[in-house]
Amino acid sequence: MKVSKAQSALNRQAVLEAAARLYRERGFAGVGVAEISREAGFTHGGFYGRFESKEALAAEACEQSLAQTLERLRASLSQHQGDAGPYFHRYLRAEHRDHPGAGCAIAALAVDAARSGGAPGEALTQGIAGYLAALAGRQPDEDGAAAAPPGAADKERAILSLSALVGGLVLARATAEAAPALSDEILDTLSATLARLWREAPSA
Amino acid sequence: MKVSKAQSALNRQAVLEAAARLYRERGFAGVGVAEISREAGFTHGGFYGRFESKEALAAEACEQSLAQTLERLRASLSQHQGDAGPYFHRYLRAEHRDHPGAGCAIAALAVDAARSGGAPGEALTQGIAGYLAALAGRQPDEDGAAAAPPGAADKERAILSLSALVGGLVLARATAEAAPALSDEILDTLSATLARLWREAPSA
DNA sequence: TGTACATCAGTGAACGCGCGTTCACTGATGTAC
DNA sequence: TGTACATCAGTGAACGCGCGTTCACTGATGTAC
Repeated sequence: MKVSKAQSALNRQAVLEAAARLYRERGFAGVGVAEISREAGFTHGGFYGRFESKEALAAEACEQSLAQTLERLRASLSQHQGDAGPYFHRYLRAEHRDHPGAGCAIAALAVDAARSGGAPGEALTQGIAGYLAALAGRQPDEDGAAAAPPGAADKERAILSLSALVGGLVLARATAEAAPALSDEILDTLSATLARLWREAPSA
Repeated sequence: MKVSKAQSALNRQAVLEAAARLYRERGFAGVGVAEISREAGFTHGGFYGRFESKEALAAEACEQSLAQTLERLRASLSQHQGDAGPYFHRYLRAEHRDHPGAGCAIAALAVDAARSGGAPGEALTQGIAGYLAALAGRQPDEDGAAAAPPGAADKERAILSLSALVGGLVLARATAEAAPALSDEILDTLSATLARLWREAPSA
C-alpha cells in the first residue's frame, strides 16, 4: 500500500520523533527498531526504506533532540534578556527529571553517545559546543550595539553551569526511585546555587 | 573439574572485577555474561553457579566499583586534611576521561542505573549519598576535637561539586573523539573553577 | 478530464546472530572411615 | 596416613527469544498519453 509523498515524509518524521523520545528514555541499546517503528504506528519492515541503519536513525534522533534542547535555551535567554536563572530553574525541576524522553538531550544521551562514537557522538559534540556558546554569549546592549564577544569568565561560567546541570540531573534521576528526598534536595540546592552564582557575577 | 573453595572464591571475584570494568566502559546493556565470563577466563556455563542473574551481577559490580570510588575520595581528603582540590584535579584529568573502566562509578553508571532501577539503582543511590556525605563532612580540628557536623553551606558545596564533576566528565567523554580541544578545555576550566570555589569558601 | 501502467511506501515473513538462562556431564576436591 | 566415595565448580551444548537487516509482495500514488 503506497502512500503519498507528503504522508511518507510525515511518517518518517513520526518514526524520528518516537526514536528521539525512546532513546532519551532508555538509551541506544535499550530500544530496537521494531519497537520504535511500532510506537510510530508502522511495522519494522519499512524501516530501511526510511533510514540507512539503526545508527543513522540514532544520529538523526540525536540531532533532532539536540536542536530542540538548544532552541529552548536560546528562547529562554532571549526572553529574559540573557538571564539564565529562569532556564536553570526549569531545567532542575522534578518534572524534567521524571520525563527524560521530552527533556535535555545532552543529559540523556551524552554517556551513550560517548560509548557509541560515530555519527551520534559527532552530533552530541556539536550540540554541546553550541550549548556552551549560547550560554557564554553576551546579550546586545540596550541601545542596540553589537554584543561583546564572550570572555574567559563567560566561558568558564558556561562550562560550570552546563556541567552542573547535566551532572545534577543525572544524579537526581539515579536517586529518584530509592531516595526521593535526596533527589529533590539535589535539584533544589543546585537550582539555588546556580541562581546565586549568576546573580553575583552577571554578564555585561 | 571441581576447584578448591579458595580458588572458587577468587574466580568469582575475578568475574566481578571484569564486570565492574566492562560495565563502566560499555554500560549494562553493552556487555553480556558470556563476554564477562570469558574476560575473567571462564566459560559462561558456570556463570549461574556464581551469580543469580545478570542483574544481580550488575548490582554487585556497582557496589564494588562504588566502594572503590568512595574509598579514593576519602583517602584523598584525609591525606590532604580535607582539601578536596587535589582530588578534583585528579578526577578531571584526561587519564580519567580516557579510562572509564577504572574510573568513577557514578559518572560511568548513574545513567544506566537510573534506567535499570532495581538493585543497581539502589546501589548507586547509596553510593551517591555516601559520596555527598564524605564531600560535605568537616575534618576534625588540629587539636583533635570532634569535627562539627556539616552545615547547609557544606552540603550545598558538595552537591555543586559532585554535579560538576560528574557532568564535566560526561561532557568531556562525549566530546573527546570529535572535539578533543573542547574536551580538554572542559576538564581544565572546571578543574580551575572548582579549585577556586573551595579556596574562596573553605570549610572550617 | 479519463485511462493504463510504472513506481515505490509499507507489509509481513524470514535470515543469521548473540543474548540470558538451563542442564547433563566431568573430574578434582574434600570428607568419612 | 590411606582409601572410597559423595560433592560440586566449571564445561560445553542447547533452549527460546529478540535483535538488526533483507526481501518478495501489495496496492495506492502519480505520471504518460
